[in-house]
Amino acid sequence: MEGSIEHQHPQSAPGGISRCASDDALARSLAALSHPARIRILRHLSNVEGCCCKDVVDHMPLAQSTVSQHLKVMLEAGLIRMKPEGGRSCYTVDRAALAALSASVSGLLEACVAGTASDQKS
Amino acid sequence: MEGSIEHQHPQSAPGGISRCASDDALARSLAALSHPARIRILRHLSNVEGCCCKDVVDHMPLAQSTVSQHLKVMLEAGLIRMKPEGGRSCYTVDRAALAALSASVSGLLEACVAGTASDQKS
DNA sequence: ATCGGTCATCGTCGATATACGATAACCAAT
DNA sequence: ATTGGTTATCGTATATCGACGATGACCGAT
Repeated sequence: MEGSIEHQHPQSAPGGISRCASDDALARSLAALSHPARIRILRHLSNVEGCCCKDVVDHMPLAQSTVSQHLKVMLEAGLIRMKPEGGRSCYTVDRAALAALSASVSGLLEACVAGTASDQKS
Repeated sequence: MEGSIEHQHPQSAPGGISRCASDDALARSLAALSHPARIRILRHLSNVEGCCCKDVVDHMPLAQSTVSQHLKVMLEAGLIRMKPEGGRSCYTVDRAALAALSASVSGLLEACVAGTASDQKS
């Protein structure tokens, strides 16, 4: 019943650009981005150049625990980074990861637009 | 803490919050794309320049009903189009929509990379 | 009219997502 | 040590997702 789509080890590439090579990885990154609250949080983080959880909470109509969860989702997806700072946590966007994701998404979509989307399975 | 917070308002508020509409739309499009099976289906559709549901099923380890549901998700998100064709349904990628989505995602992510992601008021 | 092929939908089931409040931990300052 | 502020996590409740099989509808060919 399971099995579903093949799932190869991402095997982190050395260069770093092809971080979102497989469909699974790309889907995961997109899932981390496909929530309006997380999009807003990402925007806010990029604006203020790093801030703590409460800062985000003060800018959103969500509970602290909810914001913390959204941050965790993006953190685990590698979209943002976290650095403990005294009693707080300083969150910053991972610009390299965002740039790589942007390239991956554009690559996929533009290839589909052009009709040159090869079935690069695995 | 804020007292009562409206968590879900189906937009349409005259002077209400309009900044959520864009994020919501983008999040919805991304959600339609954030599944490995749908990414693969989209690639296949773009390769063959339109095909029927069974064609997709034959290229994926999923049941026909499952593929049909994935197609429906992307259809309702506006990523693909459908045209009845005899006893089948001819699915094609909506290249304009994909190009627009690509631009939107790149716009968001590049703005975050550059730190110029304003909290879009308009 | 019947058959074969195709498709969308229904019902179901388990897993996941999303939201919240409550709680404990942690640090800085008193 | 106690207080106050911040954060992560737990537990819970609800909603949605993702998959499947079964079913009925639809069309073309027999």
